Amino acid sequence: MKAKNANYNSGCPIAYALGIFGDQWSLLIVRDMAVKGVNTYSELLNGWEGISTNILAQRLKHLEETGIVTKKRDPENWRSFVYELTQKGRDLAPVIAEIVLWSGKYNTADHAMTGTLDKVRMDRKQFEDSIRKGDVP
Amino acid sequence: MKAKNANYNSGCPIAYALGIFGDQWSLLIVRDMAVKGVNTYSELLNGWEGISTNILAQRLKHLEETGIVTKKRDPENWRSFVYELTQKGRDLAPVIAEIVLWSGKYNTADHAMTGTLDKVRMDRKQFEDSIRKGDVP
DNA sequence: GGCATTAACTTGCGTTTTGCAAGTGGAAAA
DNA sequence: TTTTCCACTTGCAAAACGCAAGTTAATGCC
Repeated sequence: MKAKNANYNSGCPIAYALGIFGDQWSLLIVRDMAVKGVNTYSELLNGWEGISTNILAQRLKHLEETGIVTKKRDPENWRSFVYELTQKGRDLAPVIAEIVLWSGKYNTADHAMTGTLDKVRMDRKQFEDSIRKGDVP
Repeated sequence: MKAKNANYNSGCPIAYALGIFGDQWSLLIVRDMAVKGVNTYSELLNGWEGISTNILAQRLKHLEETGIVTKKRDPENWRSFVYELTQKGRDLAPVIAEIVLWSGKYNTADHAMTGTLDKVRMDRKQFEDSIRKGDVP
């Protein structure tokens, strides 16, 4: 992982992006933050079933290093940290929207998260703009 | 890897997509096919420096199994195979376009492939449509 | 026909990354 | 003061990756 991807700085835009979120989890983390407004380690860990704690820690660190998220102490709960998407991270909204539309078209076994799909289909600009501005619950 | 991703069939559209191309190479393969019109194993292997032969074989197989590419014998050269994007694969064009735009905005160390970036910026619809129709050199 | 070549992989094997479980450290609630 | 909570680490086995070398089958050339 990290910038060790041979193509990370090959100048190819796709390779650059993959060096940042080209793995199984990073985009899911971004999705949870952007769409669901999740912003602490434990919420991310328990939010969906699957990711293991060491991998989450590793990914968050990488996302922080590559400028997708920031990490600060929660001013209202000094033992907790708050993760937030940067502008760079929120600007992934259109990428996420296109992926959602593509999956909506081809994943016939779709049963959950149709809410998000419908939202994107209905008013994609509003979906993207709300994430871009950080208007999450 | 394959559909063993815990979230592949969780119903989340992002997870579905990541189960198909959520790795370091798959989207680069799609890019080479969609943008550059590359369609044989050896071209893919030598096209950019980096991917190793076993990984390429594995990825192509997975992309075939998940309906992104097809594999047929080249009718004009029977020892060669031709890989082609399916409609499902070509429909990744908007995803690729958004990734290119995002990287174009944030990868300051960009030096190569600006041609593709410019093309997408200039006339994105045309970029997407030409891929969707399979109009590649 | 025989031999070198090309295309597309496969196999071995050492390194790296992942996944699961258990443990750590510090703040704070009881 | 003991327990709980939060955010991680650490250890270790299993899976995936990356490199190099080998395999198979179809040409190409003589």
